[in-house]
Amino acid sequence: MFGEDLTVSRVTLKTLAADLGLTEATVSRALNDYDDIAEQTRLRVQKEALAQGYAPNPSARRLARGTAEAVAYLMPANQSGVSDSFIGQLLQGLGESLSKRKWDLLVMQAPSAEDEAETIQKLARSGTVSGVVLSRPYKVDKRIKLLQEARLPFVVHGRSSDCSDYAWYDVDNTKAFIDIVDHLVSLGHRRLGYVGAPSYLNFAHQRMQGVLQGIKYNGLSEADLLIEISEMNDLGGEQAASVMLDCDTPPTALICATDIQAIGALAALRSRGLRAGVDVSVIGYDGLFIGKHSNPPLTTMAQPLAHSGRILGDMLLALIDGAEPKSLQELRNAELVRRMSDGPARPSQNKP
Amino acid sequence: MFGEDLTVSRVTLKTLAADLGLTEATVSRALNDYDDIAEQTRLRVQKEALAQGYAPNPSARRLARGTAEAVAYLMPANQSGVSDSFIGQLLQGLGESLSKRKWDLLVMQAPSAEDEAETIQKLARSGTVSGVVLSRPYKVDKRIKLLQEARLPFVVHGRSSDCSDYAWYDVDNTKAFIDIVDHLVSLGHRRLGYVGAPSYLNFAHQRMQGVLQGIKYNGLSEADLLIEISEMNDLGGEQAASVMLDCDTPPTALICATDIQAIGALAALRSRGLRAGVDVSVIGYDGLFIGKHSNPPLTTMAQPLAHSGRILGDMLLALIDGAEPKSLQELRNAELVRRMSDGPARPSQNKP
DNA sequence: ATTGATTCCGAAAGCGCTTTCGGCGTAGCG
DNA sequence: CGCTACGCCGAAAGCGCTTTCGGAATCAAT
Repeated sequence: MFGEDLTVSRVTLKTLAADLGLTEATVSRALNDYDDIAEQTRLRVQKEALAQGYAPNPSARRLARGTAEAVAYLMPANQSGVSDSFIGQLLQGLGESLSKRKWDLLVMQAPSAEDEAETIQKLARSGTVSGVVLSRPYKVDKRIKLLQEARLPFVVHGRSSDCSDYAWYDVDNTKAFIDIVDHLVSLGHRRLGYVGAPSYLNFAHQRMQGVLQGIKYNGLSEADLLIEISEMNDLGGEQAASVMLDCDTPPTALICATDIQAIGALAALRSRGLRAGVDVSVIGYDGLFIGKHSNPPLTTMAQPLAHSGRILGDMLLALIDGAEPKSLQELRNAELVRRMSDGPARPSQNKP
Repeated sequence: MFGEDLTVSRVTLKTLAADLGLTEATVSRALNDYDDIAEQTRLRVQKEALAQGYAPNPSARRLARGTAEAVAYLMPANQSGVSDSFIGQLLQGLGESLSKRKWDLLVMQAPSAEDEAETIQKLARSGTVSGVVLSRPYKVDKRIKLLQEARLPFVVHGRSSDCSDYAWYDVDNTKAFIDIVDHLVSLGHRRLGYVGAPSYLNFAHQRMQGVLQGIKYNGLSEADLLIEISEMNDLGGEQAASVMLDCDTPPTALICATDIQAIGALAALRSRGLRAGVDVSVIGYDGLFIGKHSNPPLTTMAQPLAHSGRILGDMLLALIDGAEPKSLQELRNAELVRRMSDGPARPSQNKP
């Protein structure tokens, strides 16, 4: 109908130039808004390019320009098989940010933990991407070191132990858990249980530190705190909670490193006939949507990850443009959203 | 320590060749296992390449080879703001599949619905990728037509109305919902409510068809079925359920197009003092993890999406290798997982 | 020793684009 | 009218890799 070319051959700079009676060079500059092109021909070229549906070959451009025009998101290793719903949001935000420059977003994952080093090295040496976003750093994370050595711009979603030298965006985990302890203590709780996550993940470490500090600040002793580390899923949380609930002097409140674990803890309560928020308080962390519909609805510290993808993307872009990594470090605060799983300590419980 | 080059300059084929006293051509062929290279030099080359940490520039290679060595995943538009946890799983599976060829995985998203056409055209014309994975097709999906016209290999996660001409992987939505109706009827329910999703999404259409057919097969009339379409989130489900629950002759069982909506429906029951699984049955679809922890735990049809990413990836690769699209169509069945939200119809309810 | 077939490598073109450099033509200046 | 000054475009090199083609060397066969 529109008299399209029947030839399958791509429209390239060369064909475009030929059709226009110009040189590839001129067409290229016209399309890229160089200022040594007559306004008139620029228009003519751009119009024709649009008409023919010309789309530059990115490989050729990248090769010529020597820049990747793409960044990679390193998927966190599949921990505990839990599907992380935040990945979708994050990618979306990243994509939005990158689309401003029409850059591509790659997602990469290392086959195994040990392969991660190789993956990163390849990434850096091959020049596949001009930047990287990293999620969920470990306490000491060699990926970060590798990226630094490779001089590949990168920004971390979270922080490792030593986070002074790179760009990151994180929520103040420690403060969040101090706040949780404060909140619980103000409700009269004096005997606390903590369902933690494996501490090689630095956020898990930070959260535990928060609990510990919170205990201290509130004049409690470590004897008033039970700790169980579990995997980051519902079963882990349930088991850890069970252990603490079944001990001689069970805690009156359970703090969980993640909402998923907290939801497991809720199950542990139910199976013991304990009412969350009445007999025992349970507080999670993440602000997961599903907490609204757990039984009972979960009180949690919500982290603002709505725009984290965008922020990370913008940071990375700035970094690639030459910004100082140290100037790109952003700490946000989580915020307590009270639902039904917390409540005042029952007076009787504290006088055994 | 290892006497690394202090020069930041990349190691390229040229430098490698120079170091080895060979030609770029020879080195290239040695690295790519051509058979006209002496075994001895092949080894020598590969060893040196490894030692120097040589990683080929993918842009250059793609340009020379004329192949993209990458595929794109088209992110579903952000519907209802619900973060889809399946994206992470899917990407992981895709990545695994692609890593066999060391191909890259791009994720793309159109800024808006109308931009999707342009995005796809650009993708096709520029040769950025050699294949595409599409999720959640609409009933009639112009993206599919565009991809076909562009002759870009693609595989769809789900099906559009006319799905005869392309490769897809899907769950039999219609059958699943027939099964749900069967199940409910066998429990004695005669008056059903359906909480549906917007039918431009084809899976929503299919599910509704399933319900309708199920009704017919079981000898019920359409008068025995109430239908409310809602957005695909908890609030939508709650509102839709509320409408039906508050009518004169409310259904004794609610079938929901998605688990998220079912969870909302559960909330609607609770707020009316109705017990799910006793007073009214509620069944969802998806098999979401969180259904285990809803109040009460949700009975649902679970779809097998554990390895869907892998399957889609393998299909796409096969397609790119020249397989017939029609030979790559795979239909799976969902499976009822009974938890606590369904139960026999209460005799009294059916004799008003 | 001549031929033919192999084996292995180098030369060179080319993928599609960018970018520097230089040169043509026209305009502006004295 | 000759000069410089631009404005605008073409020529050409090059990004890093692949791949075809041909040629030098080696080997076996006659």
